[in-house]
Amino acid sequence: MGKHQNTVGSSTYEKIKHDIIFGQLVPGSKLKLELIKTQYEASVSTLRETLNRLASEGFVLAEEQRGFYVTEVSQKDLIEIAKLRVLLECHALKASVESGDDDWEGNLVAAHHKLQLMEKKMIAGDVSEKETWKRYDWEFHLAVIEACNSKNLLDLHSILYDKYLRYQMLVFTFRGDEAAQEHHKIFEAALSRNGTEAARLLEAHIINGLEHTLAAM
Amino acid sequence: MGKHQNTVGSSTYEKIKHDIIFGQLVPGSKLKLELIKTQYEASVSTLRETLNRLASEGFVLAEEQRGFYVTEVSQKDLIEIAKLRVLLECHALKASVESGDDDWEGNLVAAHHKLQLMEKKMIAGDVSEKETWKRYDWEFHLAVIEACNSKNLLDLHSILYDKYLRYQMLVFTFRGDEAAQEHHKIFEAALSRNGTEAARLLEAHIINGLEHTLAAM
DNA sequence: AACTGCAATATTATATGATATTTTCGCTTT
DNA sequence: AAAGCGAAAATATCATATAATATTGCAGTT
Repeated sequence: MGKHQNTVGSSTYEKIKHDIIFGQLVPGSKLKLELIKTQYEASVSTLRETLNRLASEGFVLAEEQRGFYVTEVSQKDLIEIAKLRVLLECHALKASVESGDDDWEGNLVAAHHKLQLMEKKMIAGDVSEKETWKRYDWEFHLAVIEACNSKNLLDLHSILYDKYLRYQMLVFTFRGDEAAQEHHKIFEAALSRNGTEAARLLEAHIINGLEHTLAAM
Repeated sequence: MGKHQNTVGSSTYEKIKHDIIFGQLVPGSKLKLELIKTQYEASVSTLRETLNRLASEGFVLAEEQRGFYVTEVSQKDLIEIAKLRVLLECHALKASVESGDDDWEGNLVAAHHKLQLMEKKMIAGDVSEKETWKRYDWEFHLAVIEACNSKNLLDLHSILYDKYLRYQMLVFTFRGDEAAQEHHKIFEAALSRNGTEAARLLEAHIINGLEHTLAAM
């Protein structure tokens, strides 16, 4: 019980978005309605709703009267996304660090702890839980900025994070210990309410990830 | 020849978005499918596609299994939007001023000129062309940042601009000469490639508009 | 009489398959 | 080659069926 039972629409949305982010649907490929209809077990109209949503978020390209395509990837696009993520996430971080309360701190400590555990596993060689790891990474980054007090900002950031993630998954290579240490430093700076320093570290973290990904493209 | 003939989908999208921004559809009101079906002359499926798109952009709230609502307005939301617009638009401005070429300059001069003409008319008391005026305002603000070299940034900005506009239309009051002078100063600073100064002026421009709108809410 | 809980009913949203348009692609002709 | 012409495929739109939610009315209780 508890959760709303999912509609066909929302579950196909999740599935297709997931498949785009994790590379099951390859960039640039055409999403023919009849074809994906069978794959995702939904009717054309439902699919079209989903694809329209994904198109406004930028994961799908909707070409008027000639169908839907998985959004292309490019180095330029990745750079744009990384820069925007820096701009928004650092801004949110500073606001969050300034106004975060005890709940925020508690949640952040928890998120950092879980992420750290998973990173240890990954560094030890267990790559089986790639998706769980990424969820923890997301939860950590979200926890840092969650007290920024702007729903609009958090919503934009969430989409940007997913787009960035897609590129990471595309060339999947684990930055390992390096990224783990960066997370830890960001965590410490945020917790000690040093917003400027935390933002500096976060920017470096994102840019390092960007360069790592670019190099592998 | 010429333009693509519009699909029913894209034209209802334009219409509904317009009606939300310009207040024909009142904030919080329910968008019952059967009702708006007759109003916008489209089938339920087409409408649902449209409403899903508008929901991802944030103009509509889609409540799973209980329908669609025009997004509510609030002072808090407006403040968030204005702040985000400052963050993104100032950032884009600086990048644009740094890399804008002759085409950019030409386009900016043209956009500023047209806006100025319209502002003179408005100041003289002719308020009949509210929508044209706003289009010119949009074209000017876009022209300033267009050379920022980031499609992702421009896309985000465009939605933010529309959300901000919605609030302005909600309490429609013309700031007149004041805003016109601000535009002019931004224009001059941008053209003389003084990015820092132009960004400062732009921020003040947006914040002044925000306060003007807040006061009227 | 007012309130609660439940069942029947009406309303509304969701999902589908069928139909109408439009585009695409191969074939013919110039 | 380029342009013109179908046939086939794909998209856009619609009307309708199904499933969920909201509403109403009624009984039982306070």
